[in-house]
Amino acid sequence: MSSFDESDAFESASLATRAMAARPTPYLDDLNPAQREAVEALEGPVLMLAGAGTGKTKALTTRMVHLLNTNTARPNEILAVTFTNKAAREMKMRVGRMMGEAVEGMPWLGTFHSICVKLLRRHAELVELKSNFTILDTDDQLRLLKQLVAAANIDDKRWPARMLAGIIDQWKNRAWTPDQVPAAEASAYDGKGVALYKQYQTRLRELNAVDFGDLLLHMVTIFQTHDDVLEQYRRWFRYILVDEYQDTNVAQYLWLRLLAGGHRNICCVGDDDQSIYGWRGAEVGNILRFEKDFPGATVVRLEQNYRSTPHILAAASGVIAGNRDRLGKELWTQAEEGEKVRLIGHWDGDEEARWVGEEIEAFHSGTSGVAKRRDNVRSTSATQESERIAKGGKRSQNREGDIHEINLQRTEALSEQGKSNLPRPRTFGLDEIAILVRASHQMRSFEDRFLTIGMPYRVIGGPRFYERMEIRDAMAYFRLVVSPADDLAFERVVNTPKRGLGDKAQQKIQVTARQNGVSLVEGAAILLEEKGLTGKGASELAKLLEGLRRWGRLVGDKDVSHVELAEMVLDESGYTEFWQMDKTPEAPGRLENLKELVKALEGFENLQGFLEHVSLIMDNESEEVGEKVSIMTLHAAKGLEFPAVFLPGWEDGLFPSQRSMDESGLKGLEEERRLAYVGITRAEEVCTISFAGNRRVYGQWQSQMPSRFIDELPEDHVEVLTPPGLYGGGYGAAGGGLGTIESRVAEANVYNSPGWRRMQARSQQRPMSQPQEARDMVIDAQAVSAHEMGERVFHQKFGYGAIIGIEGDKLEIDFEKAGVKKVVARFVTGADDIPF
DNA sequence: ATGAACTTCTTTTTT
DNA sequence: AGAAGTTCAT
Repeated sequence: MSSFDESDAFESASLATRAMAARPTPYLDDLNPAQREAVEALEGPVLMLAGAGTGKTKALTTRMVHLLNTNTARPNEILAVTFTNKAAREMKMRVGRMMGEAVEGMPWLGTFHSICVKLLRRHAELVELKSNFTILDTDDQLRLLKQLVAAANIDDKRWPARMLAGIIDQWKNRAWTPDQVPAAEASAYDGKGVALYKQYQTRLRELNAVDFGDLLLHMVTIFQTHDDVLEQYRRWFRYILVDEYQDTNVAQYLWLRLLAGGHRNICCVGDDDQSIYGWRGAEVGNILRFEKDFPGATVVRLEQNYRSTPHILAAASGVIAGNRDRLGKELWTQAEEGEKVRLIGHWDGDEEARWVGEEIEAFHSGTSGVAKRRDNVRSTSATQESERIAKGGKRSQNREGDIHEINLQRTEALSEQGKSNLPRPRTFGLDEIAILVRASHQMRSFEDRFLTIGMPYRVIGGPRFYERMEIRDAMAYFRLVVSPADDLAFERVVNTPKRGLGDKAQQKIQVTARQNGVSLVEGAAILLEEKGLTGKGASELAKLLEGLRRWGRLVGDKDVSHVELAEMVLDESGYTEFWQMDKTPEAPGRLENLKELVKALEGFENLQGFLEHVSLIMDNESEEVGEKVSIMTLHAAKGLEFPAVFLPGWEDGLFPSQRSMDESGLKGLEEERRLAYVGITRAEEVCTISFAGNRRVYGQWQSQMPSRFIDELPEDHVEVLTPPGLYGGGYGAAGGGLGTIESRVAEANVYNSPGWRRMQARSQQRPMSQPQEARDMVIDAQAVSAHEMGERVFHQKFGYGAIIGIEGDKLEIDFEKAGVKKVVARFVTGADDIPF
């Protein structure tokens, strides 16, 4: 994508298009009836409810083509908004391809944010900004807020600036200016939230800067307070299309409603079941309310799925059916039956990763890694155990320890036999396989495992290029060269690399600048003149200022390209050298990134254009290719599809995420459920769900309970894989063979398996069984005797302390932080012991 | 002013 | 377990 061609965007209709007579519409024949209806209803409000894999993008792009092709609209009269740059790019490409060369790019097809930047630059003065305002990244934003918080004498231990940033963000998402924040929010951030928000906005205006939320908020404000401007755009944007409507927040919703208010030619596409961004302000309510907002709207449901097999669809439908307040859709497909969704439990997270790795190898080479042959790989103890279960006996007194042993044995047996010889219907290329996790920390065990077995993988959506420290530093240098008054950029680089300008020196600069009412760069110059700094710091600062002046003069110089200038800045500032001297293992990579950054500059006219681009394109541009397994979060997977999908970590607390449920209760749980729905519907042919009995959480082993979503999977569409897991083990055993009725019944019975029951039981806080208590007593006794009076000990929750008394199985401890407490001895370790 | 040592927090998800 | 932020000693 290139920088802006905004001045032309409104006026220059594509004459070629305009001159065209209405053409035939062969593209309509490619559509199914529902899609066609959505495409042909050009006038008035349209809501397209597009389930996963139902050809939503196709319908949307075809609609655009139809608008153009029938001469209903010119390219510049169509406002088409997406959430991601990727989606915008994709649509541009598809429309372009369908229309041939006749259409120049659509100037108003882009993300909410990029379109708002274009608009806001034209009308900046209406919100007291200059049109060359800068867009802050989250680092700048946070730094600014920290300053305000410190100035307000707030203990940022108890009230972190991060929290304030989050609060302000949410307010902006709801389109509340400081004056509009409702009274109910008055207690936010120790009662000082609103005041700080106001200060923050003032500060931004002083800096001629906006944050991401402002882009929308300012435009909504302008539309609401300037009828003439709004009217102008209502005339210009005669047709509006919105992708992923279920993800819009209030500000975006208002923005759209204002723009569509006149002609009501708005077509929103979305799927309420795939709304997964509530945490950042998205309101499912927007899509649920569409028909009320736009009475008489045409509502079209796209329900024919072209992606997944019936079992996969049924599993997904079964899960999502647990949500209330749905608009309701019934996905169907003509695809062949295919495999059931596969479910497997594992001993722990590492084991899960190991198994997935082997399974992928098997997929790749054409043999199923799974225990189709499970009947003959059971270890003796497992067999006995399962027979006991089969007879209806309780798995009494089995504590984790026992199960662990059993399963370790079984696991070993299986790793020999695991790769059964049954061929899959087909093999999979590695890039047809994806692992979708709930939280990015889950990726780690997979990466570790894949590195050791040499499985090529790629992580999608990780830290984005432009968010990396070295890139931001370099960008700050560029910003400062282009606009020396960019105080936030100055703060970022003044002591990077180290110039001997620490807190104290920086404070002096701040004070001088404020006293003189000038920018930090000018303030620094004055400070030097006044000899307010001495020694190394002074000379280094002088060098930096001199450099900035020199580079600044070269901006726009016709003898020095902006690429050369950028290189010069990085070299002469000492930034490149800073990383060359760095001995840490990541230093070479960072240098590499800097090179890439400079290279990326070549695609732009000048530095300014590049800076503009980067502030909005936080995309991971480089989509590396190659035969690799993809690892990503469920959120990152939305909109993608893969023949084979692994969904690991289906454990309560992880997925659904505890935090989600704590913060948002049922709403949070429903969003998690939608996430599960999104995950399953990414799969075309094979979908494998797994969970582990134990997992490291914050470096601490925790036993896990299978996700409640597993309960919600319709049994008829799930195949429970036996070992090397904890829970399914041995169910096929009773019947003794693959395909027998007994085995199938037994498989379905995983829900009644002892491991399952044990987990369920624990969730209901049933009291411990007798033997366990007895065992705990022994443990306690041992634990007490392991300690002595006065010993320095450590407790997971209370920290360090000294033993001042022993009573039965409890120790009385004087904790350094938490004071005197009585705690059960087994929860305490010697301060010098290494707990494990 | 700077690095080492020690603490505390973190794990959602992103334009 | 690791990162990030804090405090402390040079």
